[in-house]
Amino acid sequence: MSIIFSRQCEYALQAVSYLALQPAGKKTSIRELTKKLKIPYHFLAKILQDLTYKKLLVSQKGPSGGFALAQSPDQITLFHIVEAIDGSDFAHKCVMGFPECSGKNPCSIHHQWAKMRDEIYSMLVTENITEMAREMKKPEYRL
Amino acid sequence: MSIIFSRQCEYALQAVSYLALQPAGKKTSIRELTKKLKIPYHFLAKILQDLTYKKLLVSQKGPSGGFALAQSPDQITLFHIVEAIDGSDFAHKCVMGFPECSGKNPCSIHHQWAKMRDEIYSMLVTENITEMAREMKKPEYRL
DNA sequence: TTTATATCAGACCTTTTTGTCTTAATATAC
DNA sequence: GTATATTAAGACAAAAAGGTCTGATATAAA
Ligand code: FES
Ligand code: FES
Repeated sequence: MSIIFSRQCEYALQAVSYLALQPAGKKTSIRELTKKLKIPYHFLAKILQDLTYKKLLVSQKGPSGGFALAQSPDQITLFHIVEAIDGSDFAHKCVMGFPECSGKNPCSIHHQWAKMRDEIYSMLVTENITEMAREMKKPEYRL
Repeated sequence: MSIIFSRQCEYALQAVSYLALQPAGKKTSIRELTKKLKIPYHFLAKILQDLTYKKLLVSQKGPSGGFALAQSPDQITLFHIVEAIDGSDFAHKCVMGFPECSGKNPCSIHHQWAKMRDEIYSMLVTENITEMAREMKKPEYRL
């Protein structure tokens, strides 16, 4: 089971990370991505297509076609990606699964959870692709 | 989609919360729980059975039977419940879905995530049923 | 004995993930 | 320009996982 993001969303994050490491403007094919990241081909294809539709990536068909970031990497935050794939429900829903989530009618761990949820949210909003790429260029990083 | 715990686990947390509000030793039937919590009968039955097997609850068949906490409520933490149903993978797996998670070969948000994950973990370990019940007795609470 | 309740087995549905195949676009070679 | 190779886009179905429902059986209280 996935932790907090869906499988799709995990793959999206991985793929965008990978694209962030490529020289600006270079198109990367699905084949290369699936090979490097070990992601099922058509599942990834669909995800990239969604991200393209949402204007986070651009695509090009034909020889030497592929995908690239649509915007300057410091304008794309993790939240943009997560929101495009999973939506932003996690930021509003009750962690215990109750139908509503608010301080007016909270569950027994609402207050603690709301605090952590805000931290997660602000990390997603703050962290952008440029910073991710910077981290990933350190020698110990995995891509 | 569920946030971080599976549906089963959410239901488990809800049910145990409810049991925590009952007088010590009182048996509560599945019927009462499903009615109050709007949870499918046999799904909850299976979950409670699992929690019983894991020694978190006790069960009794027959008229006026039902379920009750197996231990003193201040010895049951949220983590016990989560671990029994979902396991403790969330505490070790990569949030971006990479096969390993460690500082030696981290993903681009490992460091930030690891920090939040630890907070969540320590909340789960710290928060026990007694405290949950205390929160829930406040007038604005939902059960 | 009767009745209320947990337990157990299995079918069924829904969502998510993966795989097969076809079509459309386009860069490049000629 | 035309042909060809390469690539994304799209339809569709299979497989897997997660969740829900039906019904029967075992157990214990009254
Ligand atoms: S009501 Fe449960 S997290 Fe807000
Ligand atoms: S490697 Fe991704 S969270 Fe640790």
